[in-house]
Amino acid sequence: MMKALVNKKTTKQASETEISVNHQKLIDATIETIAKRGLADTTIAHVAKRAKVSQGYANFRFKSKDNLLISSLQYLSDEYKKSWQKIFEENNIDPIDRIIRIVQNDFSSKIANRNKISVWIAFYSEVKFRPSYLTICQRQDEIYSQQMEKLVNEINNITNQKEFTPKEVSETYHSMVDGLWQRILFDPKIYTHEFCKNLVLKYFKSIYVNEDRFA
Amino acid sequence: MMKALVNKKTTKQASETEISVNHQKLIDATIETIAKRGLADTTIAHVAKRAKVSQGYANFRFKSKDNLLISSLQYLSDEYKKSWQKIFEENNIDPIDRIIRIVQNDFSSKIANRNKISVWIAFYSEVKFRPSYLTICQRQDEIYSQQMEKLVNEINNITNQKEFTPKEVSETYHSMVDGLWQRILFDPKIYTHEFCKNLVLKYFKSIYVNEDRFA
DNA sequence: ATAAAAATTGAATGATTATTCAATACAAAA
DNA sequence: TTTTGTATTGAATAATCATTCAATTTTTAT
Repeated sequence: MMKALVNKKTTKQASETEISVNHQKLIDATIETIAKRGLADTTIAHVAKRAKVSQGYANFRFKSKDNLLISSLQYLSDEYKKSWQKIFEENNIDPIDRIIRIVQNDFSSKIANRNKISVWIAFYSEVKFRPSYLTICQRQDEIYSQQMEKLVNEINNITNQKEFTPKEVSETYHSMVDGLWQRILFDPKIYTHEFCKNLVLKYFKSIYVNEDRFA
Repeated sequence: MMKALVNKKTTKQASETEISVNHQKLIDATIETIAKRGLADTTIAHVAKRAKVSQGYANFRFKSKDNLLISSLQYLSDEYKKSWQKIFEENNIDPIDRIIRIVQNDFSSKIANRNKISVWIAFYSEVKFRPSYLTICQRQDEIYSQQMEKLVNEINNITNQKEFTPKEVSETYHSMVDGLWQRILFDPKIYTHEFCKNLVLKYFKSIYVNEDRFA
C-alpha cells in the first residue's frame, strides 16, 4: 500500500538493486526464522512476515519454498567461505599466525553463534535427502580442506614435523570444528568460544610440540 | 482383521509382552522412517505402515507423534549407551586397550552407519527447539564424558603424560567423533570406519607419544 | 499527465497430516 | 457358548501450509 515507497529509488539501475534488496531481505528472514523456530517450523508465511512482504510475493520471488531454502544455504555458505578465503590468501603472514587466524575465525561470534550453527545443522540433517544441500556443503568443504592442507603442509615444513600428514591434521581439525559447533548448540555455557579455541590450539600444540604460539 | 493373530500369545503375561512388541515395532519403524525419508518427511502414516499397524493405533499407542519421536530418541540413546557402558566397565582390561575398544565401538558399523547417524543429526538439529530432545542428548553426553575422563586419567597416570588434562583429551575425542559422524553422512566413500578410527588413533598417538598401540 | 509494464498483494485452493473416535475384532472370563 | 473388556481399525475432522492468481499498487516510458 505505501510500504514500498520507503526504499524505492527512481532510476532503472536502482530498481534492479531494489530487486536484490527484497531477495536479500527474504534470505535473511529465512535464516533468522530457521534460527528462531527450526527448519521444521519454518513456513513461507513466517518468513514473509519477518521480511515484511506478502506471503504470495515470497513464493513468487523464489518460485518455491525449496528454492528459497537452497538460496539461503548458498548464502550462508558463501558468507562463511568469504571469511576464511581471505585468511588463507594472506601469503605475507606467517603460516602459524595464519592458522591461528583460521581458528579465531571458526570460533568468532560472527561465525560460531548459536543461531548460525542451528541453521547449519538444520541443513546438514537433510543432506541425505536433498542432493542440492549436499552439493553446496560438499563444495565448501572441499575447497576449505584443500587450502587447509596446503597451509598445514607449509607449517610441517617450517617445523620439520613429519609424523602427521597435512591431510591428517586438516581432517582432525575440521572434524573438531564440526563437533564443537554441535556442542555449542547443546551447552553454550560450557562450550564458549574461548574454550573451543583453546581446545583446538592444544591439539595443534600436541602436533607442533615446540611451537609456543599454540600454547 | 486377522493380522493380530500372528503374534498373539494366550496368557495374560504374554499379552503384556505383546504390548511391548507393538511399542518396539513402532519405535523401530520410526527410526527406519527417519533414516529413509528424513525427520521432516516422517509422518505417522509412514511409520504405521512400516510397523504394520493402523495409523490410528500408532497415535493412540504413543498419545502423540511428538511422544513417539521422543521415545525413539530415548531408545537410540539407550542403545548407544549400553554399547559403551559395557566397555568402560571392563576394569580388568588395560586402560589403553579399553580406550581402543571405545574407538572401535564408536566407529563400528552397528553404531556409526549412515542410517543411525542421519537419525541422530535429525534430532540434534531440533535440540534448540525441543527441550526434551536436549535433555536426552545432554544426559547421555554427561555420563560418557565423565567415564571418558576417568579412563583418560588412568592412561595419563600410566604413561606419565602431564601436558594434556583428561578433560581436554576427552573433549577433543568427543568432538572429533561428532564431527566425523557428520562427515560420514556427507561422504561415506572417503570417511570409512577405518579412516575415522585411524584418525582418532593418530590423535591419541600425538598425546601418548611412546605408546605403540595407537600407531 | 497518461498509458503501459512491472511489482506486490491477499484471499482462495488443494494437498497433506496429526488427531479423534465410533465401529469392529479379538481375548479372557464365565 | 456367551459376555465382557481390551486392542485395533479406518474413515472423518480440523488444522496447517505451499502455491496460485486475479486484482491492486507502484514504477517507467511517452
